[in-house]
Amino acid sequence: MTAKYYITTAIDYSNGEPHLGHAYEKIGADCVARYRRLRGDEVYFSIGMDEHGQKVAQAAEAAGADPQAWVDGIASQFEAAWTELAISHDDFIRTTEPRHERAVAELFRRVQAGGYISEGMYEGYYCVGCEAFKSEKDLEDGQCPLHPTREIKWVEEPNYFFEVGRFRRQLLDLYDADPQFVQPKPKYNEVRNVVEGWTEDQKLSVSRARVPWGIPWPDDPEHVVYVWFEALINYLSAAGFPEAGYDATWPADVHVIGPDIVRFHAAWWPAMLMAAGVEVPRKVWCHGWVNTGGARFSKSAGVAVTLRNLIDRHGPDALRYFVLREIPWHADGNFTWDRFDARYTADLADGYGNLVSRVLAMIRRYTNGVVPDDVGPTPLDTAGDELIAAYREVMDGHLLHEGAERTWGLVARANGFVEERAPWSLAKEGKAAELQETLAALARVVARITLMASPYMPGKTQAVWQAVGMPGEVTSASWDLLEHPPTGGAQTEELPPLFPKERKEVVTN
RNA sequence: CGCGGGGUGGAGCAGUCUGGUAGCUCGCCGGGCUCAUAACCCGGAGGUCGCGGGUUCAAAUCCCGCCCCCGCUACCA
Repeated sequence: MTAKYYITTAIDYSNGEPHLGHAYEKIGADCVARYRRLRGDEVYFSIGMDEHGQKVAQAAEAAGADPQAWVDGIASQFEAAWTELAISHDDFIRTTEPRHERAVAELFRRVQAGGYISEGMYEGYYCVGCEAFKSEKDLEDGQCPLHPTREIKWVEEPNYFFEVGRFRRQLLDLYDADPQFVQPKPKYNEVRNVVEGWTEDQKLSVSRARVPWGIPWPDDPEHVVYVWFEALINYLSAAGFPEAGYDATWPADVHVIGPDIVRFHAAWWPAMLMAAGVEVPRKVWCHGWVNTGGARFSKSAGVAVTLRNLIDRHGPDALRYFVLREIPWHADGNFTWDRFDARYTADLADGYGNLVSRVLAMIRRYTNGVVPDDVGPTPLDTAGDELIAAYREVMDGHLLHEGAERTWGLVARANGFVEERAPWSLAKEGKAAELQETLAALARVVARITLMASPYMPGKTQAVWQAVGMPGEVTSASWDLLEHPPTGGAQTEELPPLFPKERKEVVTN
């Protein structure tokens, strides 16, 4: 019996190019998705683009492009980046697609039928230069910072409202019933406090009259659906809503998002679904921010922190590994080129890469490249069992950095085992049985580490998987193979250094 | 001003809830090994745990006060 697992990331706003922040969220979610597949779940992984709204229209105009042409271009840039980073999404939903507009229309019909939409007046400061409403916070000395010479007007416009406050009680019940509904804990507290502070007649403005680039309001062509209200529905669109059978995928098991949009996902969104009589998602996970430290850090190596430079530095797998290992998935972390290089050298080249290299070399030298039949278990297998159990526990809790820590703990244990057994001495002394036991155990541990690392580095681990003579794709391997790697009798292959290190400057002239 | 996070050997962090020899990774120093990508293994040096009080037999850990840094305020995910 396989369990389904529907995981989403926030859809990215189409007003600029993909950068490290976008990539971090995809890489983390991808690691979770790949781990769930390893556990045997039927995973559905959805990402996409948020393509409507005023800022997109403005970005398109500034580029002299038609909005649709503009978002098409941005979407292909993002897709290219995700392909390069080996993001294993099943769906790439765009809010300009007809299937999304259908889902929005239907969800709306249901919310409206429930009597949760009302008309009212929206009022606020309006900057003629930006053609947008501004909150008091946005203004400096009563002026728009972007258009200090333009007029700020107090504008009232008729809008449609969603009566979100009517779900206050239900939302609080949801939070109380599952304290893990929002993770990590500080974000749960934040959301709960916000909703606690609502009144029963709390309303959200969910239409806009001045924005041309959006989904038309069903009964009122003068309005478009407010971009936030519409964008959230992408998770349902990607699941096939409202077509029959969408509930084979829905509800989402986890929405992966940034901390800035937690209240949209953990308060508005469940309320919208409650209003429409659709099941709410099971969990909202907030990752932290990758702090690049602005100019201070980015200049340290004289290289700008762009996605292009990050990938080119050591390859896509190394970038994935770095952010997953170095930046806790539930808290903020720092990126610096120095740390990136240090991790690459220590963990990847000298750690995993070197271990694979020495194990393959010994099997090649002492047993003609064939892994001896299984004997054992050795203490290394026992250590592996323990670390795998620990790995599973932290990975089930989405602590990806700790999963990497456990995996590399096994790398260290394997290196220690090599020293203890000293296969080169066993070979010299003609202790064939002990040598075979040792090499068999080392082949097993390499296979295990490779499986554990596969959610982090799908590309490099595939190369190792093949080199140790395992059939098929590492990414479709089952959990059972991790517990009992069938390496006995496998024919290994030579493998060039997985993570080459640049030579120190050779002395010239 | 306010809210939130944080100040632990050179760097990055864990430990603080459930007081009791201060731990990990990197770097540094010394030794070992030769299967391996000048990699690997072992040992060592290095910290008055931001400051000042208090509670306690005992505090990085609990209480009070203070100082400093970061985010909320920049295309920010």
